[in-house]
Amino acid sequence: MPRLPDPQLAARRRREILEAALVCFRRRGFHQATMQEICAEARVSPGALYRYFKSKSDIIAAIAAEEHAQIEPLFQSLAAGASLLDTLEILAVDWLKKFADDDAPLIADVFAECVRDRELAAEITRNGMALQDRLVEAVRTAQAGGELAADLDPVSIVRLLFATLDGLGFRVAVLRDITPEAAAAELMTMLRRFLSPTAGVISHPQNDIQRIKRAPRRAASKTSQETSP
Amino acid sequence: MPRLPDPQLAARRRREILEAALVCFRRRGFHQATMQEICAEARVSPGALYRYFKSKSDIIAAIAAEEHAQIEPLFQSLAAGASLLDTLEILAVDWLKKFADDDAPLIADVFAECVRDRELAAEITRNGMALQDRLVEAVRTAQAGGELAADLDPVSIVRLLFATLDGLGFRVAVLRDITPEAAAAELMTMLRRFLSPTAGVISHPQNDIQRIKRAPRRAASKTSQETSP
DNA sequence: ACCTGAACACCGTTCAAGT
DNA sequence: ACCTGAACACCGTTCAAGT
Repeated sequence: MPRLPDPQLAARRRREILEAALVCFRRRGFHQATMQEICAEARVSPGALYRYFKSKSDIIAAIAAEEHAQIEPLFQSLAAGASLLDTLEILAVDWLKKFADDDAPLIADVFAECVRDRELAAEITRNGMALQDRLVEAVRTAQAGGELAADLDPVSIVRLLFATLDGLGFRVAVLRDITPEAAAAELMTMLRRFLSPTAGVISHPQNDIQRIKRAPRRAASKTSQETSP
Repeated sequence: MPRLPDPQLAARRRREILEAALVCFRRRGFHQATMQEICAEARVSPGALYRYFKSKSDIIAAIAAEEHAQIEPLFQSLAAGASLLDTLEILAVDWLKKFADDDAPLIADVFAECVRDRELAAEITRNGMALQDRLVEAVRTAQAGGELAADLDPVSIVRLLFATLDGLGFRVAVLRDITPEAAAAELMTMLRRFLSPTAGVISHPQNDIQRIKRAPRRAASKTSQETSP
């Protein structure tokens, strides 16, 4: 009876190739790095590589999937009673620092690739949504505890937070007109004002004609998917 | 005496090629679209195309350069006394709508290409900064008029605004969990609270240990470049 | 001056052939 | 079962040759 293929070896080979690909992508970006380079770095032939990854963007998907792991400690310290805003500051600095490092090309390429590659986008979305849902829960807790304004949609808050983080990441990586630390500080200044329980809303005499539109305050939804009309 | 090369013809050819490239990029994205396709669409040979654009990404740069034009009316209505926040809402909806259309791949590719292509990044930065500087001026005016909180750095405000717009654009284009209109509404809710002259800052008993960091309130700088340390 | 299109130096991916 | 590496079908770009 023939033995099943060794899963140990397969897993190790996958890891070796992934590690080699990371080196190459960091060095030259996703599109500039060639499969030949990755093969050389991983010391395998092209044929062998295609045993473990069915395409170049399959490698990117695998890398992106692994990225979502080391934020776990943050949720644990949240559970231990840490302030949400202080925890978010740590998250922000961590995230923005990645853009300043040589990871910038990597992240930008993943973004761009997502627009067309539906499978990759689905993978990213799945991971991102999981993280997002946990943060939404944390925001809800903070609202109940009086730390944040209670009249804002938690899903909306988290979406704005993530959007600003992505946008600031782009600035840090491309325009380079601000450091990760300064960007995170600016973000926190904004969040503290935005989310303050006692915040007022602009209503200046000059604006009287045009009524201020408020975002529809619907019942809090379980996942952000439900936010779309 | 030989006549100079006809600038009329050159300009027309450039425009034809640019238009053809736009069709191809919108259809398949920057990297998937081939030069052969663009040549076929523009009805010129590869050799002819390379007379007018020195590379594929040179075409992207030219497209990006043209994009920054139709926002002029917004600044005129601002000069005519329109409220800054109302004007920003129009700007936001316009910008976010582009991501929902077939322009999404185009914009995402420009972003990604910027990370490595330094010339392209410089081109984008130049245009972006010009727009940014004009908005910074508008924010300053609004602050002086009491429409916005006066204790915030105008450069910081505009940077956060642009960052959030870019990040929301990504959500609209890739995750597709929100419409351009809804995203713009969320953004405006945030901006009205964040920029309110009477806004409070979160200072909850639980946060007493960690002092709240404020962005350094330096003398207003002429260009945002000076914001980096 | 302006254009053509075959040719060049690559690229991601496959597959017959080895061990 | 696992791997090799030449071969395949392409790509962006160039350049001798035409008009």
